[in-house]
Amino acid sequence: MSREVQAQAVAPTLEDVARVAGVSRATVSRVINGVRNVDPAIQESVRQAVAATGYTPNRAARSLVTRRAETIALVVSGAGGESEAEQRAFAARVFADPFFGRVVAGIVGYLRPRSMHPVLMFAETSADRDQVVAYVRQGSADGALVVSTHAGDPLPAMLAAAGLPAVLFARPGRPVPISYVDLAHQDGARLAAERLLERGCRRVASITGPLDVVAGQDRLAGFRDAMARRGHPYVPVAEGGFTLESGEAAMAGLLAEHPDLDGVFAANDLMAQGACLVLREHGRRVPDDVAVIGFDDSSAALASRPQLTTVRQPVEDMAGEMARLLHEHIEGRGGDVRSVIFEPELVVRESA
Amino acid sequence: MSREVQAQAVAPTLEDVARVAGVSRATVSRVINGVRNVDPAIQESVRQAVAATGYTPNRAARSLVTRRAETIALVVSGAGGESEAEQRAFAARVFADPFFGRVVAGIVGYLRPRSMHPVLMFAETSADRDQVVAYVRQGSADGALVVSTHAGDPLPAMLAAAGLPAVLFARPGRPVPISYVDLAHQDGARLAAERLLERGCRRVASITGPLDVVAGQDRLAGFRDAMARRGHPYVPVAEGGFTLESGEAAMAGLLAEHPDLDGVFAANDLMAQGACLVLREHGRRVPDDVAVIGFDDSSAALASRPQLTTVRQPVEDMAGEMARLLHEHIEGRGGDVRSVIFEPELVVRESA
DNA sequence: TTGAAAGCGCTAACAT
DNA sequence: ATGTTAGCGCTTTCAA
Repeated sequence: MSREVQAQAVAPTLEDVARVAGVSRATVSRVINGVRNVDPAIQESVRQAVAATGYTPNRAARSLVTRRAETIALVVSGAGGESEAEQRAFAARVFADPFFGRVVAGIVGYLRPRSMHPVLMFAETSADRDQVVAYVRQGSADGALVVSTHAGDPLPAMLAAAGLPAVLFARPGRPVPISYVDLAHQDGARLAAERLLERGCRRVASITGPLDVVAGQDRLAGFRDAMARRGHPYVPVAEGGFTLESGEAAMAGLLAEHPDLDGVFAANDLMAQGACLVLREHGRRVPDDVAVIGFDDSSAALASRPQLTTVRQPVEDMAGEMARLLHEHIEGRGGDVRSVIFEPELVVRESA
Repeated sequence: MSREVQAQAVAPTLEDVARVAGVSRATVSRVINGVRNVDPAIQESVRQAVAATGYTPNRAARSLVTRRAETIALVVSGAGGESEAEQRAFAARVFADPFFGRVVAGIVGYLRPRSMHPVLMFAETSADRDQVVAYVRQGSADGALVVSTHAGDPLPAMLAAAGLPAVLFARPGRPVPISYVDLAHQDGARLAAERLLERGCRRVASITGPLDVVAGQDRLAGFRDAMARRGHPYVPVAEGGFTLESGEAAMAGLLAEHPDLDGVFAANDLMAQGACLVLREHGRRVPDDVAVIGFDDSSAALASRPQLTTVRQPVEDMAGEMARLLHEHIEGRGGDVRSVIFEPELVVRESA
């Protein structure tokens, strides 16, 4: 007797609900998991028993048998400062980038209605990467969504080698048999080139992203190619780091060497914003003296003055697609490695 | 025979390691969990067996018996647009706010070395809130860290009522027996008021945060109080929404009604940045004609031109402290409800 | 110091 | 349509 009372003191289990409803554990389980073939009347009494007991299924127990965590790892994979301060700074920087917010929004948008949950992970060091792999290997997550911040990142290959479900944002730096979602960066860069030339710009430069990032390379290559095809074989370039400050520095450098430039293509909005700041400090009007085009269409495009004309990347949709692909892999459908490439779009505002 | 071969085909278990090492499951478990009282020689052979098999502990199985998920819910609790589009927009906005990036960085900084993991959750609707509560009730997370974006949020009370470990960022709108970490907002506002007056500003206005957010209320109250004590009983006010756009609108309104103002205190950096933008458009020099002070010391403070003088909130430290408090609650130490209040600091840059 | 054995709460055959 | 039962992989008494 007293044993039963004690048992009740903790969280109710299926057993408790079954007892209250006067049925077996299995039946309760069926009702809860929406399996058909259950008498409506019994369903109802089970529901009442659930309410009466305040029952909540124990996820660990369920996971143990279903071998599903209903959880995915959302990993941001960086270049690897070892110190704790550096790591903290990395996390802060990543999240401060408006681009990443859109990624999260897109992923959560897909996951939430399916009651799957994202666990946030940062992977910078080799130990971190092992931890990520271990995390999904041990079933804490059913798969991984990875946003890599540089081309040499070994994590994608590790995941692929371990045969774990994973999808990347952006094509991996080296060929790896792993699914990914990406943007047609070259097309985006071409859009920017065309716009600049149509406006009449003739001395055009580019502020690139970090050249150890695939997207940075692709945008530059696409831009150069588009310019060359249109009779502009030479495009002065300054490398930036996708941050506002680096955009300022790059712009300042470009201006020093080419004071007469009249158009700039920056590989993201943050750098374009920095470029506008510097141009203004140097007495150049944007877009009248120098036209500026950014990339991403992030919140920085609106925060900048003038507001940025930019190449829109449908980040939320891309992120949602990542989640969908991963889900397919987890479910076992969608077998093979796949890639989905999105098309960019030029958003014309004030800066060009 | 063939049965054993098949069993090996899936992920190795403790049993497998034990067989290879020639010991019992219990011993392997002890080695893995670092329980003392294990013969060093056996420890070594177990380690080798672990390496040989590529064993990784199954988290669900472990959780089931330890009743720990080693996971915490990081929930961003909003005001509740029902549509999916609104929710997506909410997620994007939250993450686009550089403030939130710092929160995440601080939390991850504490969690990671302890191999605990944050699951990201958004709670806007009543169903979402129930889901959050259910999530930690069912042991999927050991507790919740909640960042509320408005004073009327019912989630804190729900968590407290359910007796679940939880810590808030910022004091709850209504008294709730729940631990929280906060900033001495009034002191911060006072710092801003003093700075403005020291500079010689005499016609000072404030762009407030949303007044249904506690921090918004506190910063305004603190600012008014500090001004009043120094002989300035009247402070014109425009309410903003903590976004750049709202800061612009508020500034424009203030300027229309008080064209002669010479100082502005904005309740966060994003709005201060917006204010600077509008002031410049209206031909006012910052800080010469109008001094501007922001709040937070987020990345927006550096992105703004001129760079913002602002009230620094040690967000990373605060977030780390949240995680620490939650950890204490989960461990059962630290029994009672507690609060930790951090002191702000004035960071002088160019805008005031 | 080590092993045997009893569950943790749940799902999924299988039997009825 | 419902109940019985056998685990999922792990930790943790309890004995030895």
